[in-house]
Amino acid sequence: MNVHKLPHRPMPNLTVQQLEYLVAAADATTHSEAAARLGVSASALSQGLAELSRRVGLTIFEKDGRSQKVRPQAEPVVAHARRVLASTADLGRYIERTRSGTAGLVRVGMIDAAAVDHFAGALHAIRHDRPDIDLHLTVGPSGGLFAALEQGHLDIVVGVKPDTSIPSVVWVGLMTEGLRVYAPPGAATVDPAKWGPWVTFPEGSHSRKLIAASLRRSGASFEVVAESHQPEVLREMVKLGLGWTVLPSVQAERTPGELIPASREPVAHRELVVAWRDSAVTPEAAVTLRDSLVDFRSS
Amino acid sequence: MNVHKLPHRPMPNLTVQQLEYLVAAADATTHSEAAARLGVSASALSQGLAELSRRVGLTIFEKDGRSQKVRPQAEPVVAHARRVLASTADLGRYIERTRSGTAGLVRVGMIDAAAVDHFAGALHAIRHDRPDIDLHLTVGPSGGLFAALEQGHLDIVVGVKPDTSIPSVVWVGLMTEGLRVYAPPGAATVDPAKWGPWVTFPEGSHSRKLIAASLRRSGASFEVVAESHQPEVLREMVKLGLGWTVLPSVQAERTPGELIPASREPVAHRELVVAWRDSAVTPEAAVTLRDSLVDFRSS
DNA sequence: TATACACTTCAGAATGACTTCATCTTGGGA
DNA sequence: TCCCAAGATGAAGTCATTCTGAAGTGTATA
Repeated sequence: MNVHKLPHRPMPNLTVQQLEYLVAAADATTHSEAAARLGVSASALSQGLAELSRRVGLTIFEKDGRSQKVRPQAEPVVAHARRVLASTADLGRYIERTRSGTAGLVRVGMIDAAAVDHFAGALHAIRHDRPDIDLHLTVGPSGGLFAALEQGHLDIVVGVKPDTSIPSVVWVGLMTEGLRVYAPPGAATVDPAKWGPWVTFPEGSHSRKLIAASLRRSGASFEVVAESHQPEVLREMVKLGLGWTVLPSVQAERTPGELIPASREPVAHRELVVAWRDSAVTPEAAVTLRDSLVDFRSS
Repeated sequence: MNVHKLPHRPMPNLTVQQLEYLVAAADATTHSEAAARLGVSASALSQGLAELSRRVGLTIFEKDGRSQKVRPQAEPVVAHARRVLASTADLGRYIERTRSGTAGLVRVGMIDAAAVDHFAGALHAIRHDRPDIDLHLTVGPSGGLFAALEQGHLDIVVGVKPDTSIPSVVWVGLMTEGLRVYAPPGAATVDPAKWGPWVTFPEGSHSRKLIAASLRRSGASFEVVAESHQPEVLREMVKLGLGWTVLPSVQAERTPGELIPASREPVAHRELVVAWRDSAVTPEAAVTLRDSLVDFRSS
């Protein structure tokens, strides 16, 4: 007979599948949509979620009109599910690497300055030295890269150091980069009170936060008249006289078409870090890449 | 009909129970012993492990005489299992707290100096201010505390900063503590070459490693003639003339029965940190305690 | 009020998991 | 060398889990 541990089972016997159902249902607007995305019937999803709910002993969803939402007190359950899924996906890739005997795929995310300027040499070197490593490089803003890392879509990220710690993500510093002020043609002045208006990174960008804080500390205003994630675009806008900008000097002063800094000293600094998920199965190839980036920094 | 996703299922559909089986089998010397400990038949364990093995697609155990051992290439699977189990146990406790509506139990580990000297006031304050928090305090050497934290047996630890990072464990610094040299009666000298022999912490202690390295750097020998984890015991041994010791001054010089330092300057320093598991469901009460320790440090 | 949508419930079938008992393998001792 | 106890696995039977498809309940919109 199957004896149930009735009175005290401290650990609910969840399955990876139930966690997949939960995350899919939490991410989709309706359960039907989640079921379709998972390729199962709505009934299966409903029953699966009901079983999960029974096992954890909490009501997870509550009705919100026609769709359903996660109850606030059940949010930690969803967070747990996301982590376990990310970790299990890592395990799946480890198994795949082990079975195929290849070093496998390493999914790298870098901000543009790191990929194009600071670590282009390191990337080239590892491509040359380790042809067995299959590098997939994603270039984008730090925020998106760290989110993708946390959710298991990237294995390693080079970006601007986050100001708060990210669950199950760790990092080490690589370098500190100076950001300088660049004026449109004929507008240069050393008095911060006369700087601006600005063309800079979009709202939500980590570098923008750094820049805004530094400019305010310097006594400059921070009125923004144009935004782009692409430093080349910002550079052209400055040349067109649209406004001022703050950029890493390595990007603003790259020839041809370089800008001339309005002040000698950087107005702000940003720290670049290499980050990875603190998983049980970090790919050997990702460790190799991470170490080579750290070595590259010190040389 | 039940269609299986044959060609590519990147994520194995594991269950918490299978992971429990795996960890139990990895920790026990034989599978029979593990089955008995879990309260299931040996056959059930065998079949459960076979099913897990089939799902991950790796052979996990190999025979080693009469018992079985985890194959090296399957070690990451076991590591994954341990983490997921620790995380799931955290989730179980969160659910229990949510259902019961109590702040619940916080399992604290501290080294003796932290519990008795540095943070006795903080512990007393939180007991007084938050009677709803049920504090369970474990006092022991740092190594054991951090191991217990990693495996989910403690929620928060105050100990000597580890020299390597621990998976899924994070910490922040609390204070730096000076360790001084204490001589047996009548033996005091300022020449390190004449110090020793030593009574100190047992092999494997983190503080002992710090002490040994510092003494060697100072030019002293490090012959050990007696060992104990208890600073009071070391202190008495010094008074009996058995040998010299190195202790945190706060412990060696506590009255009554204090020792007199052989040198004014500390011979070594150790950094105390507060550490916790970076889980999806860190108890609110543990966060409160951690914050009050950090505040206590700065005041 | 009618209707489409979202979700749940209810069979029935296939799969998974457990116990008991039997069989196989291995290492140590007479 | 042979035998046996211990450990691990396999088979059969039973219960539990989880799927599909169909039917049922409630809700917002035309």
